[in-house]
Formats: sequence, C-alpha cells, structure tokens
Amino acid sequence: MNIAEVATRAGLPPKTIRYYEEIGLIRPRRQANGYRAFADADLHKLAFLGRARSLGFSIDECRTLMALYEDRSRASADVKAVAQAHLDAIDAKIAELQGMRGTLATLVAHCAGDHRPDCPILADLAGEAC
Amino acid sequence: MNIAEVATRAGLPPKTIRYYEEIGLIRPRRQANGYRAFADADLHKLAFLGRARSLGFSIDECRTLMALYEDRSRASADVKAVAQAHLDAIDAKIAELQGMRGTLATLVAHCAGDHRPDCPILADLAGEAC
DNA sequence: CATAGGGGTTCCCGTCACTGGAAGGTCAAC
DNA sequence: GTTGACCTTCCAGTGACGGGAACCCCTATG
Repeated sequence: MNIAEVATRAGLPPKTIRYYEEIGLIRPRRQANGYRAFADADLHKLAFLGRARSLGFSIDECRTLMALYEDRSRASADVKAVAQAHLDAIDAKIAELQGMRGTLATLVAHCAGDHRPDCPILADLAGEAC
Repeated sequence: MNIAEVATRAGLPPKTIRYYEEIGLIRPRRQANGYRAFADADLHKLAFLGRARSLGFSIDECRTLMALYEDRSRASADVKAVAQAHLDAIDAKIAELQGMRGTLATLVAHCAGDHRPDCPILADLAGEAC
C-alpha cells in the first residue's frame, strides 16, 4: 500500500502519517524506489492511533497505549490508569470551559447589542463594578 | 512602574507582558536606562487583557475587544457579536469534550483494571467489535 | 571603592501536533 | 515524450507563551 491508500483507509492525512513515522510511532518498510510500503499491521496501528487521538489522548499517551496494546502480558489496570487520568483531564477541561461559559453567557445576555456604546461585556473586562 | 510591579498588579508574568508588547497589544514608554515605564493606562490594559484571556478569548479577539473598548463610538452589537462567537466556540468545544468523555467513561467503566491483559479500552481503540 | 544581589534587557530555542509549500524524483497513461 | 498524479525530503509557520543564556543597571554593604 502506498501512503495515499493508507491515508484514506486510516482516515488520516498523509502528512500526519509521515509525521508519525518521523516520531517513531510506526515504521513502514520502503520500496526500491523509496516509497513507503505499508503493511496491514501499519494500517492497523494508524487506525488505532487515529481512534486514540480522536478521543483526545496526547501523542505520548498514544505511544503508551500502543506499547500496552502490543504487550500481551500487560495488566488491564495499566491501561485503565492511563484512560482514567485522561478522563480526569477532560473533566477538568470541561469544568474550566463551563466556568468561562457561565460568565460569558451572563455578560452576553445583559448586553443590549444595539448601536449604543454602553456594554456590560467591556465593563466587566475593564474591571468596572456593575 | 517597572515590569515586576505591573506583573504583580495585573496578575500576568513579566514574560507575557513583554510578549504583549512585542505583538503590539501595549506600548509602554521607556526610561532613560531602557527599562519599560508602565503608566496606569498600561496596567489597565493588561488587566483587561488578562481578564479577556481568562475567559478564553484568543489574542486576536483580545485585540478586537481592546479596539472596541477604546472606541467611544462603538456599537455594543459589535462587542456582543465577538462574545457570542466565542461563546458558540466554547459550546462546540464542550460538546466535543463531552463526546470524548462519554465514550471514555464507558470504556473505563467496563475495564476490569486488574492484572489480566483483557481490556475493552484497547479493544475499542483497535477497532474490535465488542 | 569593590562587589554582591536582585532587578531589568534582548535574543533564541522549545513546546504540541501537525500543516503548507518548495524542490525534485517516479510512475502510469495518452 | 510529455503530461499529471503521486511520492520523497526539507524548511517554516502555527498560538501563546516559557526557559535560559548573556549582558546591563541600581542599590546596599563590607
């Protein structure tokens, strides 16, 4: 398989696949002409990576997960720990965004949104007491 | 005021303040010795920026908001539009994270987390049907 | 008066996970 | 034989800073 086909089937851009090779996540063989020759195993790994990335795991976490995946003697507890840590990080991020969202929604709701200059949003940003 | 005092009062690191000057968000005067000389107006701007950034506005959005703040003939509708767009972006981000969170939480819940290698998290990432 | 320290300054590199683009080699079709 | 699609490598840029080096300035102390 050439890179374009693998890209289509794994749902990742060719650039990303080359990048994953560069940082050592995959190691496709080469054809005589220098083209990358992807095996099914490479495609499988790329699909795994794409899925993990879509769940928000960092490249480093993906590396860990791949290593666990390929380690037949892994303990599921190790996988769960990685996933749980990521879940906690996601929860923290959601909480942070909801905090912003709350403040912002209030400000937007109180802004007339007309031609006049008075604006509670700017007043808040400027630190003026309401 | 020197940079350390302004940093304390605005709640921003000195590095960030220098960066904001570099990209043209503020323009403090200079003392004879080359030190930045911050006026109250600079401090005010920095506090404004810090607050806007803490609400998740990008630097470009902050630039726009500052320009609107300094434009006495602004229409509050313009401010509201920027804030509403950002609010929509936050909502989209929250939705995305909650999507990840849902999948991940289910996977974590189904993982035994023991010494055995079987793991629904890895199975899902590998694309195996359950 | 020399020096030690705690400011300040600029400049450059690194972050994270790619993305865009240039310059050039390769292959299949017309 | 030439187009055009594909492949390659390499370099630069993204956003919003942070770390650290190398160096200047000011004050206090022995």
